[in-house]
Order: sequence, then C-alpha cells, then structure tokens
Amino acid sequence: MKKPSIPNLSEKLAAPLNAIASPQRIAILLAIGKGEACVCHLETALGWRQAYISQHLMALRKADILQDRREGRYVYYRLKNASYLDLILDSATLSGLSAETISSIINTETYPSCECPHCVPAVIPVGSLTVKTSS
Amino acid sequence: MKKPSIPNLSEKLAAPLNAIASPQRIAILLAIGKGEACVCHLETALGWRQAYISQHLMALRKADILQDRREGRYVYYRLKNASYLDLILDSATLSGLSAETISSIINTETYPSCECPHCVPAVIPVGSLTVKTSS
DNA sequence: TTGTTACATTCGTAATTTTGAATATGTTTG
DNA sequence: CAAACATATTCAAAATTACGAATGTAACAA
Repeated sequence: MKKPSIPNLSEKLAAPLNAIASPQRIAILLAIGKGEACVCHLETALGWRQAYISQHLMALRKADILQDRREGRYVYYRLKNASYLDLILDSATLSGLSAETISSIINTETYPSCECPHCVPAVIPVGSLTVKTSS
Repeated sequence: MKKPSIPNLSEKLAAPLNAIASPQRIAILLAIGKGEACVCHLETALGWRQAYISQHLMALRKADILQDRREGRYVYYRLKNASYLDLILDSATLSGLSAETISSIINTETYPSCECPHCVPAVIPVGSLTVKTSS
C-alpha cells in the first residue's frame, strides 16, 4: 500500500464538495431535506423555472448525490446519503449561521413532503384514500 | 425574526464550500493541516509553481479561511478554523475514502511544520538544536 | 546600493460553468 | 389517437474561473 500523494487524493476529495458548492444546488438539497420532493414542489418552494431546476437536478444526479423515483408523471427526488446535509450544516456553522437558522429551513419530513399546490392532489390519493372503492 | 427563505440562505451557505471546492485548494489545506506552512514548503510538498500557489493562497485568504503571518522574508499560513479539515474529512467519507487514508496525509503537527529544504535552516534552529553543541 | 530570496499581484486568454430559450420525452386523460 | 401535464434535454450565449507569463514588493545580505 503506497501512501497517496496529496494532489492525487484531493482530486477525489473535491468531487462531492464541487457538486454541492453552489447556492442553487444547496437550496435544492435543503428543500428536499431528509424527505422527498417532486420537481413541482421545488418549483414553488424555490420560485425558479422548471427547466432550470431540472438542470440542477440532473447535475446532482450525475454526481450521484440524488436518486430519483418516478411515480406516474411525477418524479420524486431524494438524497442518496443524508450526510450531505451534515456537510451543509457544518458549512453553516463556519459561515457564522446558527444551527437553528438552518434546521428551521431544512425539510425533515420522511414521507411525501411534497405539498405544493400541484402535488397535493396527486400524492395524497395514492395511499390514504381507502374511501371510495366504487366504480 | 422572519424565517429566511431557502434561496436567501443558501447564498451564504455556499460561500465556504465554494472556496474549498477545488482539488488545488483542498491540497493546500491538507498540506497545511493543523500546523503552519510557508509557501516554499507548499512548493515542494505539492510540486507546483510558486506564483500558482500564491494565487490559491490569495483566494483562501479572501475567503477568510487562511491567515498569514510574516516572519522575516517567510510568510506562514495557517487555517483560521480547523473545522475546515473536518469538512474535508466528511467529504472524504462521502467519496468512499477511508478516514485513515486521509489522516495519513493530513499534516497534524502543531508547531513549525515546514521542513522543506529551504525552510529547515530557518526554522529548526529556533527550538530544537540541543544536539551538537560543539562548534 | 545592488543583488538575492521569498512571496504577491496583475493581466490576458483558455477553459469551464451558468443560465435562458427552445424543444423533447414520458405519462395520464379523454 | 390527441391533448394536457410533469419533467428532461439540448443548445448557445453570457458570466465566471483557471492558469500561465510577466512583473511587483518586502526583507535581508553584502
């Protein structure tokens, strides 16, 4: 086992940081949080164009940070590893932000966190509507 | 106290990450580690041109990550906050590298860590030469 | 003062990243 | 099937960043 050189290692080390080191991508990760979110949720949560969000989602997918799951015409995104949020939290501390400020923003829900106007009617019926079995 | 919006927060959150997220800057931070290093040390440790290193040092200084201390014609750099190393360590875990691999590389010395051919004659005599007292 | 050493800065171009616009794809509904 | 909807992808221009070359500056030595 040869001791790796610093420049050699730092190449690999930079990859995850690089993938998340942009205000837009961090915003997306915070909005998804520990839960799950469809694109339309992110649209309303962040107030950006759909295509723009999809572009960043694509980058995060390629970087192996997000995983997607299609359900009908909706696609739900989720962090592959919640530790990315810790990374962001640590960064928050370093920039002088209180941990509270962050956790007040981060989405902690584990189940269908998407509650935006468009997603609600599509998500809720899936599992919870044992009501109307007729037709 | 108004709850800050995600895009508003993520702006601040991205700053430290952005400053670090490059193989070159990570390499420099690892080489400095918990100790102190002059530019000439980094030159030999990393094998890069002096001016190139200085450019990155300048960026890290402006990002408030490094602090410098002049001693004669040498300038010693040091992390303002050792937590940046933790951030890198976390990133290492996320990229599948063992913590050991990293800590085998990181400079842990607290006192004059600069031992490059140029620095030794200037640094060592200060405290440690109890060896050869004969002229 | 002149030279040398250690480091910093400026500048221009090359390379990369960002982002908007347009368009494409997959899914459901009728 | 067509239409509507949710999301993805492609493309190109604009903005940013990286990096080499050249040069500047501070400290020391002779």
